[in-house]
Amino acid sequence: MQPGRTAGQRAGLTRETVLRAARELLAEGGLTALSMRALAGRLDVAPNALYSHVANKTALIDDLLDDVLAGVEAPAPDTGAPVTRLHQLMASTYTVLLAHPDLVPLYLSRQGARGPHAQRLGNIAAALLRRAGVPEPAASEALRVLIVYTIGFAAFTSHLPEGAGTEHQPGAAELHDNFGRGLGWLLTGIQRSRPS
Amino acid sequence: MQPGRTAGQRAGLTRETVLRAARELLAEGGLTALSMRALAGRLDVAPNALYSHVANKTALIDDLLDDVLAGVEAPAPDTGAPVTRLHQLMASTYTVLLAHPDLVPLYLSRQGARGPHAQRLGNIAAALLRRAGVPEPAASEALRVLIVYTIGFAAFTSHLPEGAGTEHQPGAAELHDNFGRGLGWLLTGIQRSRPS
DNA sequence: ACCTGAACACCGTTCAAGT
DNA sequence: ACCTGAACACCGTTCAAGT
Repeated sequence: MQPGRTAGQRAGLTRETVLRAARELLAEGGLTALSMRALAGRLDVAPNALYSHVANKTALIDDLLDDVLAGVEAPAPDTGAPVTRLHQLMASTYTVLLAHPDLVPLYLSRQGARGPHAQRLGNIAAALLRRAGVPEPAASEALRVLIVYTIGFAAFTSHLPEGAGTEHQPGAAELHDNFGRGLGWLLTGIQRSRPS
Repeated sequence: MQPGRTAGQRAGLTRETVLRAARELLAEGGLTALSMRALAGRLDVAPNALYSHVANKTALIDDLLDDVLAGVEAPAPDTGAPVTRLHQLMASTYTVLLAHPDLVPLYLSRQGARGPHAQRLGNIAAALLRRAGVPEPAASEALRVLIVYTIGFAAFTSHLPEGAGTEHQPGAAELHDNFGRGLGWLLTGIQRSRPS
């Protein structure tokens, strides 16, 4: 019997409540705070109760990863050049990723980009590359390069050392600028590879 | 008393023997196989004996990370254009990183690039950017972009899904090509940003 | 200085059992 | 179907004690 519940009453866990609690744990204490046992503790259930709603910890995290990408806003269609909109899309992704610093390193190591939201973003970017006149197979390669660069830079930025933002140690603002400049270089190079 | 040693004899651990055993463990079973307890077991000592030679697991891994970078070969000086040599340097780094797939994701999350070998590579790349005519502060930004791109792509490549190399799933060879193409785009963009 | 025994404070996951 | 108790097989690290 757990506090907050009288005898015989079920915990009433849901897949959604589990995921929500996981996000809270992550927001409060980072990745190290997210253990199955801590998660169970927060929900006032035994650790193994979670396995009725989630296959395992890996599957749980995969869901969290894709959920984050839901926050990326696709640029308004038919406004500005395709390359400009590509820049906006990747910059928005970068910003959203940095709002969840602890998760970022996981995107690169896992297959990661296979959830529905990741696919949506991939399709948008692919369409923009086509519109920009980049032919296959360069477009597929460019897509992968843009994704890797964005996630990689976010992962790099996500764990700033203590004395960041002072002296020659760049802070979050400088790194954001740096990201944008590199993204511009990349898009310039991709455009120049077009057949003219 | 441990097997292989008679009573009263010391284990005779060294910082070097510990690091070597760690590398072996890593090569045989990947990152999950590298635990302090497994490491102690392989060296026939109690787990806490390791702490006489290494501050903690994080410090141990930091050493391993920088050691890997010792394998990166600097391009021969005064041969070819600076940009070509930059390409070679980063491509060599990419190859060396992929020889130790399990460690790659750690480079991005940690400060990582603060060991002696990482500094050496950074200095070489910075000199090449200067020679290529890239002024400050663009050169510093370009350096960071190149590093992040290279490590990021290696991290992405390092954990290939099962069915890789078939159908539309790219294998290691395709990804290596993809990395090189993206590196070229990046260097093109960086060069185009020079004042002419 | 270097190593051990024992312990502390944890992990993820499984299995049989209860309702 | 959903949850618990108990257990399995682990972790990294610290502390006091021995040589």
